[in-house]
Amino acid sequence: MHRKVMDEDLIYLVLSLVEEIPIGFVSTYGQIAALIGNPKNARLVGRVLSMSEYFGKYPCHRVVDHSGRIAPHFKNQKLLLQEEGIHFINENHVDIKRHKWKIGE
DNA sequence: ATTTTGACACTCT
DNA sequence: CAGAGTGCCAAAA
Repeated sequence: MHRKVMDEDLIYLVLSLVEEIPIGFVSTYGQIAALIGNPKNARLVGRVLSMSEYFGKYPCHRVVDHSGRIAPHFKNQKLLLQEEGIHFINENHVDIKRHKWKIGE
C-alpha cells in the first residue's frame, strides 16, 4: 500500500542523487527537488543538505541555487568546487551555464 | 494558531 | 547577472 514519503526516505533520495553528481559539475536545489518528485519544494532539499553532514560524507558542495550562487555560511564550498575545476564568475557565483549537470551524461 | 525564517525558484525590470 | 516582487513549504519561534 502506498504511504506518504517520510523524512528518512526523502533524505535517502536527496543524498543518493547528490552522490551521483560527477566531479566538475553542479546541480541545483530545484533540479534535485524535481528529480525526487517535489518540483515545488526546493527549500526542502536545502534543509536536508544543511543536516547532511550528520548522515555521512556527500558532495553537497556540488549543489547551488538556480543562479549559480553558492550556499551562505558554507565557506569551504568555493574552495572545494575550485579544486574540482569549477569556474566562478564572481565571489559567490559559479558559471552554472557551463557546469550544470544534465542527467545521462 | 499566526508569524518569521531559510543551503529556493520564477517572472519582470 | 542584479534587484524586487511573489509563490512555496516545513520547521522554529
